[in-house]
Amino acid sequence: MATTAKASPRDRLLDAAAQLFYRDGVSIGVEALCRSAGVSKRSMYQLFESNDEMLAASLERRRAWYEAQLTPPDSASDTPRERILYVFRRLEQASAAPDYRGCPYLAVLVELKDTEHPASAVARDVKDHLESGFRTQAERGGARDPRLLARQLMLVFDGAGARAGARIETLADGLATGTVTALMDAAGMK
Amino acid sequence: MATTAKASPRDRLLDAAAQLFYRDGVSIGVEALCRSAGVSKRSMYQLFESNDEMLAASLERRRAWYEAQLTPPDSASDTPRERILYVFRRLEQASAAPDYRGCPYLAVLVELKDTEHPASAVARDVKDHLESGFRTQAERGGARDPRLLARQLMLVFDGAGARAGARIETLADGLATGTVTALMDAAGMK
DNA sequence: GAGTTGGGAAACCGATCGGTATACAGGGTG
DNA sequence: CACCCTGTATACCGATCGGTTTCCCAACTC
Repeated sequence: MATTAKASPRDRLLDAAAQLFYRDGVSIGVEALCRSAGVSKRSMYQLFESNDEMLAASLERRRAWYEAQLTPPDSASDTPRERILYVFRRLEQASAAPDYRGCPYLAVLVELKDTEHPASAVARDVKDHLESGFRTQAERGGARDPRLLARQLMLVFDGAGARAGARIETLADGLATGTVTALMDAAGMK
Repeated sequence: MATTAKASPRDRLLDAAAQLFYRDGVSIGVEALCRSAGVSKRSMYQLFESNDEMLAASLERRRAWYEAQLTPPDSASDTPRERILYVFRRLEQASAAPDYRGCPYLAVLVELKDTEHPASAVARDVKDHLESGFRTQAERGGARDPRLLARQLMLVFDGAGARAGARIETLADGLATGTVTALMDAAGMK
């Protein structure tokens, strides 16, 4: 009946990986990972080339979900400004969860200081995609310099995520949305 | 003659720690650390209680230098706005160095996801101190909500540092200073 | 010269790292 | 039935982890 018990080893591995890497960092270890996923190391090493590739795959797998999380359900009615604010409202909501640890993609980039790591490439991709989404809305909204505004929004997004994740800031009072509102105003966005 | 060869084991250890933790992350290991410092593990463990305390001590040691780095040489002439911009100009300059890896204190908070870790407390302290410096200047500059502006500046500071350190952003064109200028303007700061 | 001390070299502890190899149990297909 | 294919369990590899301990030498004090 329930499909829950029938997840493939691959899926169980990727799900456990995403969870453990996020909660405990990238240095979790193959041993703990496989134990948590209920998969033997042998199976893992014939599904993935290495631990590094596993990490990259688990990030890639979460990507669609992560981006959907930040994308407003498209009602043609909402303005570019609204669509941008939606992203930051979601960030503020997510950061309220007790197990929030910041953006997993930024965290991976910080922890793996190696820019050549396969997982770093995935993380950069996700970041670039978000930024280009901001730029698109900035253009639609008539910002004076859409690319500049998009980069500013990314500073706020990553700064807010990191600080909330590290528990040195709380976004509960609308700090992020307030800040980006000021920046969009300053950029002449309607 | 040269005092360079006479650094105490403690100092050699702390300096090597600061360097290696910054370059390679907090998972460096006691072995590599002592080798790099030219100090035996025995000496290290009678100077510090544990590896964790060592990390905290090395962060604490760098603290004065780090904060001085961001503090303008006080000429009574410069405005609060100038003093804030000075911080972000220094950030932009520092981020241009090829071995720049972002703010070491934020990195530690991200890597050690444990908020109870002794090093996390040091890092939080440094961040709080910077924020309160911003607030002081915001008050002096007549910002409508000094505390809010200070928090916004911290978002930009940490976002810019993290993104530049991860090599997904370049601050060379004045992105950070431009952004905080817009925020200070919006806050009604003179 | 005798005694004390600081600190480096290195062995050692059990645990874990990433990764490999061997052995075996279950399910389909002939 | 035999056959193969997945996947688990497990032992194993050399290396490293944080941390402790032993040994010994060089510099200092008396």
